Amino acid sequence: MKRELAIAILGPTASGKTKLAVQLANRLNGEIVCMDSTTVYRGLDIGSSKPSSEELSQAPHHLVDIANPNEPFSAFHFVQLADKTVSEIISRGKLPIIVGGTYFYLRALQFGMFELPTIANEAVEALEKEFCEDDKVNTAKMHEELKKKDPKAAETIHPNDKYRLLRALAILRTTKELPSQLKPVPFSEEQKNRLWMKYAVTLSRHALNQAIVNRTEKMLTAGLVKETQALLDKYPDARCLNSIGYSEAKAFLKKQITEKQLRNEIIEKTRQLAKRQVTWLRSDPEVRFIDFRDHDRVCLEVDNLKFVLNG
RNA sequence: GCCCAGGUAGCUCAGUCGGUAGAGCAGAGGAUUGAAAAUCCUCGUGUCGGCGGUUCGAUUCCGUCCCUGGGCA
Repeated sequence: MKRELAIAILGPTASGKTKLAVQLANRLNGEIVCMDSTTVYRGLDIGSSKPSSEELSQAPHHLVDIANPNEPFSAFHFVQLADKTVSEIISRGKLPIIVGGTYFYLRALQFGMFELPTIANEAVEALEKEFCEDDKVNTAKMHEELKKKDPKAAETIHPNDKYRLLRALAILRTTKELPSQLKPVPFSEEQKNRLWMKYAVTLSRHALNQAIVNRTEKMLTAGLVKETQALLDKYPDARCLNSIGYSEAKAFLKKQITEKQLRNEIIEKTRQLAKRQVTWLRSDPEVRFIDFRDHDRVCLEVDNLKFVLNG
């Protein structure tokens, strides 16, 4: 069976991935699949740094604006949609170019996930209430319960890790399956034959920090606060509005922070995000680090690979 | 000019009844299997404002000077 090529352009937020991806799409006859946990939402434009309408028109884009802010979206949804989209792009004889900073999604797409029925948000919320003490979730208690029911899973989750404990217990309660015994979803033939070329756009820490400052200021002048207010009017409880930029804009609208704090906190949170994103990239030995001007090199490598694959 | 209150980690501050100090935040590194822009783990030597004095020993007590905030004139 012939191997099919897919490329991924990764990198921390504000590194210039989108620009590079559009250039690559044009030179390599490709289509872009956005891999980002916030640009999937309609209406989250400024704060999510969604590609501009100009960029969107320069190359075909997929998986942007596919969910309403109050709809649940997760890595699982991404994998299902992205897998289908990538196959379709290939069947059109074009090159799929996955672009984004949510590496967790790529990992799920490339290496798969566990077979599991959907866990309702309500189940997690109920657990949160059940283990709530003095306005805080008692993680030690949750860990104890998990240890009793699935000691193997408890070993892999830190007793303070509220998020993973909640999820493990929710799996136990709603499916009666042990989180440590979950089986991976079997790969399709298409997935098995996909060859991933992963590139990460990097900047020096200093340059990245500067880019983050510039972008944050652009967001604020472009009307991030206004956008947040409009979204809040329509979807007051949407979870995606807790992401960076929107969360701070919400605090500003409630007059909990000043305009200066708004700017500085967005910058700070974004820097921290970028750092975690780089940690993901460094941990993957398949990722090739490139400069944002390296499109020639990427094109050459991809062309060579295509030549080899197509015989 | 006088009277208070302060000057301790990049920031905000604790503390040492005299034996050279520690939290939160920031920062750095790491983890990451259906919210991931989430959630979590690890990492703290800094003339304890300067100079003198007392003391075996001072960041701690005393004196003096400098700086900051508040009050009085």
